[in-house]
Amino acid sequence: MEMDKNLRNTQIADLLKAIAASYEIKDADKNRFRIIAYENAATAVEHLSSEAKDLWDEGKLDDVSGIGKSIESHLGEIFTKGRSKHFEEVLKDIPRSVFKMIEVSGIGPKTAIKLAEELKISDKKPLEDLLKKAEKGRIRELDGFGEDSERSIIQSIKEVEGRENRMLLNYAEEKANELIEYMKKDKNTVKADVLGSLRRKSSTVGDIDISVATKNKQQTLQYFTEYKNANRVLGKGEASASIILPGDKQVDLKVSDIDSYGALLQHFTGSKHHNIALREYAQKKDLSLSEYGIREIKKQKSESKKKDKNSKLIKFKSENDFYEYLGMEWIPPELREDRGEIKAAKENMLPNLIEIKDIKADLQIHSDFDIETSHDLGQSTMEDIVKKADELDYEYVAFTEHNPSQKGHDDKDFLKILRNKKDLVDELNDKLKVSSGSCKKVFNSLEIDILPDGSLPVPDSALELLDFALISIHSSFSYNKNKMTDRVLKAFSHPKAKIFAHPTARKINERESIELDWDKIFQFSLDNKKWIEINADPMRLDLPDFLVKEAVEKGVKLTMGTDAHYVTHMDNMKYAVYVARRGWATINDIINTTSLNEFTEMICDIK
DNA sequence: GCCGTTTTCGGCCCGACTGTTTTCAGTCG
Repeated sequence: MEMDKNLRNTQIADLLKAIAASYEIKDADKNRFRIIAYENAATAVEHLSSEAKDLWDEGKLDDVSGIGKSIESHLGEIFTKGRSKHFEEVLKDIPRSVFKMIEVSGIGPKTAIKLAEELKISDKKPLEDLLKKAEKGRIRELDGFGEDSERSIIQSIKEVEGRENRMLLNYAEEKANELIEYMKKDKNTVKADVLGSLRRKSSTVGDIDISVATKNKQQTLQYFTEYKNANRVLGKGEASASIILPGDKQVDLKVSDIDSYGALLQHFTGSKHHNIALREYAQKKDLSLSEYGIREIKKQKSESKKKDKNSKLIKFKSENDFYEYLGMEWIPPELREDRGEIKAAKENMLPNLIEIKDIKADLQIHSDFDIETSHDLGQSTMEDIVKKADELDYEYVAFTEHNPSQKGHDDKDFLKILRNKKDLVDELNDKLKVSSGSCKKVFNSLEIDILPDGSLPVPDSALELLDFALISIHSSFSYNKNKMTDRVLKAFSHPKAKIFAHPTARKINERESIELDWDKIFQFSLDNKKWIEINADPMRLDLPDFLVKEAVEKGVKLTMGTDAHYVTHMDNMKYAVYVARRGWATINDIINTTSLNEFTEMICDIK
């Protein structure tokens, strides 16, 4: 089985998951921990900040937690020869269709192999074939299946498509808030919260998880399943229920008594990796954690493996008490990704995370000034933007329209357009000086394309009119890492270029990040007092959180901009704050938490 | 197969829900 030598991370993750599934089919008991190891390795690869192939080239692949010597050497074989003997051996006897079928919710390796063998599912179009056979009633004939499981498989195959795109954070927030409001209207509800990736402010959300502390679990679950906007009810048990919203978006509700609500919140906020790490830590203290609370594990020689179910359960009303009992600070949900937060919490060393109230400026806003750009123009006037900035209690903002198009403009045109804009900005600043609004100054800036060769499409004579400039990539996204890094650093070297905006150029669910050597970019920023943007647009959230963390660790300074093209977009600043918090940022890391005076001083040396 | 502020060997998170079953296996998060 020959494959591409330059496997992308998603392909590698799929391969590792296929290996795990194969071991599960062959002998799940014997391979129990090997299966977990391969699944862990798959998630580790999915969450890498650079391509595994690049790390391998640099000899750094087995530094990744979850990838050891063995998996590293098998992947190395693929990177050099295009195939791995060992992986081929493991995958040999398993039909390809199995690895496609396990993508269907409710079908795992055991079910998949049974379906593949007994229904002779096609390897070419497994899901289409399975659906056809299911609709003919062939599944219900099999041992261990019935009409219900057949129906649920049909339903889930149809939902595979819809599940592919995770929800953007702002979309998920809106849907969740509607549901929280709905749950709060019920008389049994004491408290209602969002959980999971939504509470952790992850950039995308798969399922929406919510929780309710209730006086009557059954009635609360019943009330939830009667939500009028739901397409259907997926299931309902003693402690939880699930519904499907239009667009095949799943919502899970967990309920508990108020007495153990803290443990429930903790458990279902996750992340999975945070919880696993926390439970492993607790286990060393002979404690067992669950959504109901904390139990002391009594060591019994006769049944060393069996847990004593009768040991006393300690309940927690609040999450605070839960973490405190474990001997650590309460950990903000945004940090719960197993990136060192447990150790920091034990040592009282958690960062004092930035908050929305700390923000004093928005450093990327597009006004409706007609700058004759080929990109999109803003739709709100400079005056309306300043008014909005006042409402948000900002001290300053920057107008950062796209540069005028190259086509149809010579140097003289550039100069004329940017001169006009500067005059307007100066005029506005004169007015602000005498008014008493909280926004005291607007800066004259520009968002400038980084051309394919790393030059800037605006002549120096026109750039001189700006206070500072943002630079960003809007074309030629697929350069290799070295070429792209050189391109960006060349543009960033211009004295006016102060901020590298939406630096990975990703669009969530639409376009992958560009390849950059982040060590070099961060070092350059540090050495030359340049800043990197966290773009607040929910579709971008760029710089992404894990790179924010790396930047913060290195001491690189970051800015925030909403990229607003209309005044209401300026409300999106909270999403940049979420990203910053997930990257462990404090006010010291974020430039636009500084006062107008400090900011002015920082940019005064720009020529 | 991976990992290590008690370990380079001996561990490896925890429970709910579903559908098919008379006590459980498989899947999920």
